[in-house]
Amino acid sequence: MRSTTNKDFFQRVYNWLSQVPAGHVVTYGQIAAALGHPRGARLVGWAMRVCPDDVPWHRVINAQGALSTRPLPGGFHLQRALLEDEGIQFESDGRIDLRIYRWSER
DNA sequence: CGAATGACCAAGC
DNA sequence: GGCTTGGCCATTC
Repeated sequence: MRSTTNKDFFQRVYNWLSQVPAGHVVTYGQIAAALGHPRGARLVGWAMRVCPDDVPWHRVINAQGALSTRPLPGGFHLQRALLEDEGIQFESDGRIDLRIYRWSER
């Protein structure tokens, strides 16, 4: 437990993310703010980078309603396929309508 | 411990 | 409307 770092934040991100139902998406800032880190959007990015298999990372997008999966080869196409499979529709620009799919924290 | 990095965000031009 | 800069906070070297 927190030998040298408190990964508790990461666990909290995964836990909060697991509450997001399919067909909905959340932004990094949304998660960070919900966990008490209104300016820790980047930290959420770290949490996704370590993304365990138990985490629906494909439901996490940026505030622009677009996907961000850069480090993953072809991850962009993968995430889009997963989201479409959940019933999410993409705009012509390849972005998602946050007005509709953005999940409200609790 | 200091510096660099990072799946970001908001503001400025 | 799109590109650039600064800031935030934790992790890693």
